[in-house]
Amino acid sequence: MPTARERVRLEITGEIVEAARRQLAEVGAAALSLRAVARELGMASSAVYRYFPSRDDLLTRLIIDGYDTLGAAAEAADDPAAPPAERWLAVCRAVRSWAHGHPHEYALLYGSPVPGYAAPPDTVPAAARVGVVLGRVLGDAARAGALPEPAGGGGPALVTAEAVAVLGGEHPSLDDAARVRALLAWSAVYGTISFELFGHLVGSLTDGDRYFDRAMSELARLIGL
Amino acid sequence: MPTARERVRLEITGEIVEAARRQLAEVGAAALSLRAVARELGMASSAVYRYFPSRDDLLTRLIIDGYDTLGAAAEAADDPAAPPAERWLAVCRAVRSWAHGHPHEYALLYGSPVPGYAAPPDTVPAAARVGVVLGRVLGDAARAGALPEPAGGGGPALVTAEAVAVLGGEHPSLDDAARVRALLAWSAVYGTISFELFGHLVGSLTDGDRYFDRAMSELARLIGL
DNA sequence: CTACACCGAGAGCACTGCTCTCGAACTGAC
DNA sequence: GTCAGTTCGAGAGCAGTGCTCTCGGTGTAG
Repeated sequence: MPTARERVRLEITGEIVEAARRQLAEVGAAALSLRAVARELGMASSAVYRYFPSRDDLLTRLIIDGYDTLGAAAEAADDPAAPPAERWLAVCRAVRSWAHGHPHEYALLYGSPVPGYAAPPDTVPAAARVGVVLGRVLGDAARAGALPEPAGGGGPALVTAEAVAVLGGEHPSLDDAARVRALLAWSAVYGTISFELFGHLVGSLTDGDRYFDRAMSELARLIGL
Repeated sequence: MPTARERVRLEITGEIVEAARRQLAEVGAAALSLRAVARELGMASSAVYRYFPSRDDLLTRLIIDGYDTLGAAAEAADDPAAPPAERWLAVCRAVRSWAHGHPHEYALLYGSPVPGYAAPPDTVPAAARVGVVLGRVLGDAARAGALPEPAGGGGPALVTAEAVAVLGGEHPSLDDAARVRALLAWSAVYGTISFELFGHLVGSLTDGDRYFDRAMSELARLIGL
């Protein structure tokens, strides 16, 4: 059982993360100030270093939490009983909705990596959650026989064994080409949301919501859902 | 004719931009320090403010220059005499190649917007250059009759008139749905390159080059090239 | 009860963007 | 050619940052 000290330590760590996330939501990752977090909590800036050895470590924690809440949103939006194309669209919508609700967090996850920062391995499992959801939609569709037969050919595999496990697993109607299309589709989802969020489509669209749905449907068609 | 003072002012401005771009390439936009630029040029930091009113203005200049060199690379890669699908692939390859050669500049253009920074209108024409190239490929294909006939239907237009002008212009075989697919394809190009550059595909691919070509070919098929 | 690990606070360092002021240099009008 | 007016570079200075170190006070394990 945890001692009183460990308990209060966890508690304060949580308060720091919470304050940091608030600040992240307000001013963005680049302007996130460890001193401001300390001020908000009424403690000396140096005290924060007892909990996070550096600003980057605090950011890492926020990144992991961000991937987790985004992944949870995607999982919650997926109804395994629905048809594949609807599942795909629902998950895409959930990701977009989360991105709109947490733009700075989304930018932290999928925007430019921060200066000298290299994502530590801890972030990988959390980052994979959304991919796992989309991969499961693909795999379920394959197992249900809802996917077109692969055309075959195409040379050596482009998708690694690790990625195969995420992208629906092994199945006769899932070949390397189908998985390449799945990776492309996922990249396109990300590109679409980022373009919209980062302002690259300003003035080009009359209705962002309808455009997104139509674009995601095109992608579903592309991967055969 | 420019006076001597104006000439030396332009010259020094150019040196500042050059030094800033060097630093941008090394440490990235977030760590770009105006004082370090001044040090590299052997001048006082306050002197730089005679040329750029703020760090953000210097960044804006770098953004415009970045869009311009990227746009020039895309234009140079486009051979109007080649078949549409080849033109599309060539331009995509050029964009990816530029991104790999200038990762920090690419991140500045297409990654998360910097903190409190809002892209000024000056950047818009430069930013549109790549889109114009891809739009021309689409328009030329339409005028050559190389595009499938539109299926029709789909409700009110999703693409604005401004964007229509960029995306190949008006043509019977280019309807709103085709332009939506074009926007989606361009977003997908960006998403693919960003995923690769920002490390989101690490461990998923055996051959990034071949994957990119295959993915871009799928996109060309999607938009009917 | 005591020795020890832990923790908060404060001072301080090196750095940042940015402002202000003060001479020096250049420029255009007379 | 002189002289006012503009431009420019340099320096000092302010407020802010990440981070380190040291110094007491406090909870904890033996």
